Amino acid sequence: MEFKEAKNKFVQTWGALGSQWGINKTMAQIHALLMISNEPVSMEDIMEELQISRGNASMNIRALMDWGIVYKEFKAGERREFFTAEKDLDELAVKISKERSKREIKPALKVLKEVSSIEAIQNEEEKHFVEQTTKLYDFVLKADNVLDKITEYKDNWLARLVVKIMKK
Amino acid sequence: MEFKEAKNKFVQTWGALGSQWGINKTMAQIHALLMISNEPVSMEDIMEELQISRGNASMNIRALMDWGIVYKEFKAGERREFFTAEKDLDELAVKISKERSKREIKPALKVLKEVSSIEAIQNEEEKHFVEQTTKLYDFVLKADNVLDKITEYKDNWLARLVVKIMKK
DNA sequence: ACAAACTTTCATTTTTTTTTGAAAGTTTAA
DNA sequence: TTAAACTTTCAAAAAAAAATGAAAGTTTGT
Repeated sequence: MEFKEAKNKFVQTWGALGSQWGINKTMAQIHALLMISNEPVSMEDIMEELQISRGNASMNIRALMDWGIVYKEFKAGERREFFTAEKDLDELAVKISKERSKREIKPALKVLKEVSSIEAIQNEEEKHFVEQTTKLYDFVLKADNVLDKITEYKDNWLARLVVKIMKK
Repeated sequence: MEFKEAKNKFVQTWGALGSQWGINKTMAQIHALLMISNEPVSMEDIMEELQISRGNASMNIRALMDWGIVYKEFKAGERREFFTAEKDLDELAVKISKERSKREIKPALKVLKEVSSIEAIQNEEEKHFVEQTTKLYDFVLKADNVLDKITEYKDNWLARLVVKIMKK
């Protein structure tokens, strides 16, 4: 396999993986492209490489910056903007975790707390509902906290976790 | 809030959360419905409750069974089939992790290995590509293994993990 | 202040994903 | 073996999500 082919395969695969995890394909592809680029990339280049429109590029780059995993760069003497991706994988994972927690898990927890707090001593059905949603709330909260704790190590958290898990 | 409202809110929220993580809304809603039901539910009831067609119900129930998180139940003297969800949350999380690993992570790892193995001593661009995809491969592999190890405890793995993480 | 060089926005179009429902298939009981 | 009571399949329709591109907005140099 030659470079161009490998590059394309990587970008396509990353895009597909994104889709499967609820991230739009183009957004994931732009991220892939920036991840493997050794120097900042302009919007023109991204459009060209992925064959997408200016608007699409602009919106998805913006989304990636909102996630905190892509940065704008300015080149001396250049008018246009260039972009780079967070390349440290520990940091990348931490940022994605934190964002998904904030955007999706926390709001879900709020709802779980609400619905598990209804007064329901009436019948088995309602009792079971309260019991189950309470368990779910506890579980999700615990998982969210663990993730938070794990990624708090920042530097090299995955490697440290491996060590921790492995020793009994 | 009364029961019916809470139930509806839970199902809707679970459906939305599913969408955000790449699981189709109806599939997540059916799962939610079964999770909070204290007894097996028939396809009729699911259709009625979620206002969906027979085909839709059938296909998504099938998908949930393929994931191993919903079971068919037979009631004595009843012709039709009933369904229940895996209600143990540790077990549920383990199954979802394993499936996603099998369906999505493992294939992605295969591609990462392939593309990171190209001969590329030519220029900086290619060197960086190999370096970055290699790191990514290592990272994803490690993460996948850790997840595997964690969920291997089966019983109460989350609680155990909390303990492990907290001390030191 | 102007205009060139660029980026963002958003109504419309396109693509993708999901849903429908009727026909085909299956199972069970008589 | 037949038919009633179900479930599954899948082509077509509908809905949802993403992409386009032209107009509006912004920034910078003169």
